[in-house]
Amino acid sequence: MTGSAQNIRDCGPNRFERRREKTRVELLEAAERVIARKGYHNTRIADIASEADVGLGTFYLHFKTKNEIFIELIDYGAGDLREELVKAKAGIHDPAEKLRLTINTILDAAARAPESFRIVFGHGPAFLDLMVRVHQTFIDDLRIDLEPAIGSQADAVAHLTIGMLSQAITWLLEREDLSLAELKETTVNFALGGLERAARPDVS
Amino acid sequence: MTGSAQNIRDCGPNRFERRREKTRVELLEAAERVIARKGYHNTRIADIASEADVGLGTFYLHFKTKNEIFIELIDYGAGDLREELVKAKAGIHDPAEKLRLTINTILDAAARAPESFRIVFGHGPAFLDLMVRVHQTFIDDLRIDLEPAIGSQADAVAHLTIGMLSQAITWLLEREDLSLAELKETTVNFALGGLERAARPDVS
Amino acid sequence: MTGSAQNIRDCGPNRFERRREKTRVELLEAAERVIARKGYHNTRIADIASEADVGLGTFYLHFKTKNEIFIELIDYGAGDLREELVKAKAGIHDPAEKLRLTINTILDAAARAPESFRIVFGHGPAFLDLMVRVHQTFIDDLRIDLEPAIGSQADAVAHLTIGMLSQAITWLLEREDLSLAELKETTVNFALGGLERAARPDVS
Amino acid sequence: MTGSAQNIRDCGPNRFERRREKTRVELLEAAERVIARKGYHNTRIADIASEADVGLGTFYLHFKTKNEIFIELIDYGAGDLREELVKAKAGIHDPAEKLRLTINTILDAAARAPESFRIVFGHGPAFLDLMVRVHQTFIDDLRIDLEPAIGSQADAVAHLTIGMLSQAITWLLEREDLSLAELKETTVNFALGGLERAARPDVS
DNA sequence: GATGAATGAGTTTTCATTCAT
DNA sequence: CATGAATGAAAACTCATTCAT
Repeated sequence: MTGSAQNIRDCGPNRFERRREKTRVELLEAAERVIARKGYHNTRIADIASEADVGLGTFYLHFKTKNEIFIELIDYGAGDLREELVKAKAGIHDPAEKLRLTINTILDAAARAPESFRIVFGHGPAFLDLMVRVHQTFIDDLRIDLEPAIGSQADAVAHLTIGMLSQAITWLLEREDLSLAELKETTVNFALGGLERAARPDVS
Repeated sequence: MTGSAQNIRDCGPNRFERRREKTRVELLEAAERVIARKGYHNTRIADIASEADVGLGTFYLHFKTKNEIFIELIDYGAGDLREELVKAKAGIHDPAEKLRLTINTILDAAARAPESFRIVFGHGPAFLDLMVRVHQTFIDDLRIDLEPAIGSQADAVAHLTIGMLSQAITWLLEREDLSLAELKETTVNFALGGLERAARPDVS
Repeated sequence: MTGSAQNIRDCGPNRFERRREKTRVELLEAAERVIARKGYHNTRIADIASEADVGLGTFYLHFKTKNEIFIELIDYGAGDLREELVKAKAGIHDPAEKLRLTINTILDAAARAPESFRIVFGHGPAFLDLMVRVHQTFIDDLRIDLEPAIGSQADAVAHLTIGMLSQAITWLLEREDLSLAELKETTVNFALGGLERAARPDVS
Repeated sequence: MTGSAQNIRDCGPNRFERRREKTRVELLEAAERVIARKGYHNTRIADIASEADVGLGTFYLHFKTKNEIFIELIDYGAGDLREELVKAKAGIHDPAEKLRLTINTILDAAARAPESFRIVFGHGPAFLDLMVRVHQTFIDDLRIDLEPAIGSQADAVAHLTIGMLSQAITWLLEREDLSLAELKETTVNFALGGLERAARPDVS
């Protein structure tokens, strides 16, 4: 009897937890798809629930508000990307190389998971406080990478580079015929050129 | 007597029109202020009317929807800026110089009329079809400027540059302590560096 | 001087009065056309003013409310028709003949001035209190005509006849190819048949 | 166990549907009462929701506009009445008898469910396209009934009869002291008299 | 836990009426 | 007198959130 109870205790909650987690993930994925398609403000919670194929009330068992699932979505996506960036830059010390890796990694990720990126970069930074903060994270990381090379100009160059990337992603997502390889090359080149000039304070 | 008749002919028929136009402009200016302050989606039509100090119904006398006044706002602002750019570049043939002028002119304008720019560049290109089209206009103009220097890469570089500028403006608008002169210099430098590299197809 | 003043007193006010009356009539005619076309509730005062080719404010110089012009319209039209009926029936004593004249006169008038009739008879009696009263007037007149012949049944027959007529008018107005002469004949016949039966209380 | 599963199969899936349908019917009944009482144009959607004792938003869960519930109301009511007429006339071939049955059935129904009838017949045919169509249905049915007896005059007589009936209903609904039996008798008599005359083309 | 019907505060929208010119 | 821009009360409509089952 104890054993059986044990079993219930061991499996039951896990089974429910697993099911719960599954629904939660389905909601997140559904939200990503719908928001990417219709934009945040035009997405109704009913749309998300319906896309996830769950009842409307179920949404509220997992997220308190529309904003909450959105934040989760962004945080989750941005966190993943950031981790990937950290890994890619591990052991690298050359700022130019770090810049190149940042651009390549982000553009690769955008091509791989366009829907996430349409949300994070598709609205521009001024959309929501959260977005500003997320963008700021990437800008800060890049600034730190660039400071050894260009000092006080690192902040500006980081801002400009992220803006450039944001536009590159938007372009990539809306033009399916665009060559990812070429876009990466041009973007990296452009940024490296900018970086070079920033490092030569003599040119006006 | 002829003069008096003249006056009547000149002013009489326009009395209502002038009043109407005045209110219309007040509404547009009010909308600009409120949308810049609260963002498009958080702006109620009542807010605009109230900011313009007119009755709620008056709004609908001039614009059918919030979207309509917004479109007018963007079109008007973007048109002005574009004209200014055309003037600034008149007689210039060097692509690099045109690029420099584009950046300087836009950043100057942003510093001069932050509210308009917060609207045109503050939401990112994916916000509304119109925004995409407006951004596209500037990108196209720039592409044409750059084609003589870098050929097929002009499109990409134009996209990247406008993205960069968009970010620069956002940054400028949110950080009052930022030096406009320095931002302009860094941005121009960055872009010129990118342009140089794009012109040298040998570097990877 | 007195003479001149006299002249002004005589002509001036008359000229204005005449002009005023003209505008008033234009508004009434415009209202008739528009209400006949769009129905009372779907007619905006702006529509009436615009159809009369006067300013919106001008409407209110002549009528206090939308209801007022409507009442005027109905009263005026119904009064005219009633007068015509009285004249037509002058000197006639036979109830059947009076019934025949009532039907013929009303259908003739409807064919002559369809727009007025679309308003008076085109909405059914329950539309507005006023309409009920107007219909009641015609019913009462007819009841008095019929009482000598059928006594207590006169009220019911008057109601039924007016209902019949109302439908005949609606039909006439919506089917341009309908022969007025035939409709009149059928309607008169139908009513006279009804009247005959009402006069023979033996039939079940 | 099978039974229980059966129950689940029977009730489970329908629980929401049944609740939904119940509210929908409550709204329809409430709309009937309120529109009959205040007329279509003076009825606010809030009135209907309040009469049905549900929230305002609930209305929109079931009907898109006020017009939509109104159309449903008319269609439903008219359909019922028409079915009743078809049943009543089953097996009858004499046109006069069919006419008598039509009148009696409709007047009985009006006395039984005054609210529905105030809506279907209380606004007159010109109110809405739908009303015209509904009236036309009854006219067409009657015309087919009468054609064997009076041929080409059937259309006109059908129109006149329905107009007569419409007025009889209006009268019945507004005068509570009216004897239904007497009204029916008079109306039938009137119509039969008309029919007789129509069948004798010799009388002018 | 899951469900979707119900809710109602918050917005948009209409239009009869006023009023400065 | 004539005008039409302005007004705002009143009505329509949306949708995030709750809750009984």
